[in-house]
Amino acid sequence: MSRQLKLSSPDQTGVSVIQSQAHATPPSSLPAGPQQVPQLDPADPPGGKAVSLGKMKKPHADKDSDEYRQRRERNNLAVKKSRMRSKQKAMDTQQRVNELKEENERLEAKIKLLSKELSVLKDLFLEHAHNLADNVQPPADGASPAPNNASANGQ
Amino acid sequence: MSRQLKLSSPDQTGVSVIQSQAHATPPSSLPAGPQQVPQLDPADPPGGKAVSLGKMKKPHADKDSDEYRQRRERNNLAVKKSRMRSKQKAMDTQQRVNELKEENERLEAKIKLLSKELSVLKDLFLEHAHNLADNVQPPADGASPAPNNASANGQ
DNA sequence: TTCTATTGCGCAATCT
DNA sequence: TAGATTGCGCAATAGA
Repeated sequence: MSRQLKLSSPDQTGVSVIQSQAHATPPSSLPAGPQQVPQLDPADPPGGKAVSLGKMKKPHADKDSDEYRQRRERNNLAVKKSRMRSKQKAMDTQQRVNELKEENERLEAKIKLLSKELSVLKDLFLEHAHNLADNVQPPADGASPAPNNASANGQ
Repeated sequence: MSRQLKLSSPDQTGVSVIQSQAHATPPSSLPAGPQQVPQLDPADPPGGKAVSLGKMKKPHADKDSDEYRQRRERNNLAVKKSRMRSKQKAMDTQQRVNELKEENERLEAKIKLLSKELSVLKDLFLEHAHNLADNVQPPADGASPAPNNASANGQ
């Protein structure tokens, strides 16, 4: 695990030329052949920082190297894959949102229904209680209900 | 909104050149300098003829052009902005998922509660009904025909 | 250390 | 014409 933590040391080469291998490319004509290879050129340092050439530490970049191309290609593939996944994930997440929204609505509807049911039942209960009370002591005469009245009431 | 499918893939041709960082590095010096560029040739002289010196005028890509650099810089900025937004959006969507999940749990809990309440009330109701039926309390005076036949209903 | 996976970045082609 | 998006490759660097 000892990776050399290189927080900031961007390669500032500044110059890079890349050439892709000529696959079966049917390039009938190659325009000006600007395909120099990496190689720092005797370009003058603008403003001053001269990069001492010679050999950089680990020229991972030997653009000509077959190895290099192979690594690049592999990475490009990996990148594509990764991005594809990322995109897919985003879509899935979006879909999840939609599903959850639906679910949500469903639940709210159910709650409404249950609430209604509950309310009806409660009313029924109260009504019943009243009936009982009335039955026991019909308010026919309209006075002195006292005898035995079980306070109907529930809750 | 649909992006047009692009059947042809311009690059992959094989040659890319990238180059200099040249001009004073703007704001934050660019970390990774080199880039590749699938340079298509500007134009091909129909009659053949090699494109050689004579600079092709049209090419917007006069890398050295000040104009060019300016355009590039602007675009790079736009790209950054766009990507930032994209990322933000993704995060927002993810958060939405979390919120919705919570909301759903809340709703489910409520449903559970209401269901329970309803069930209790129903039981109470039934019990009551049974009580009524069982000890129908005949009013002392009246003849009680078929006393109990108050079938407890269900529902 | 070597491989793959991610991520930030610039370029260019498109889209708006 | 300019900004917004998008596909793509490079390089640095997390992760295994």
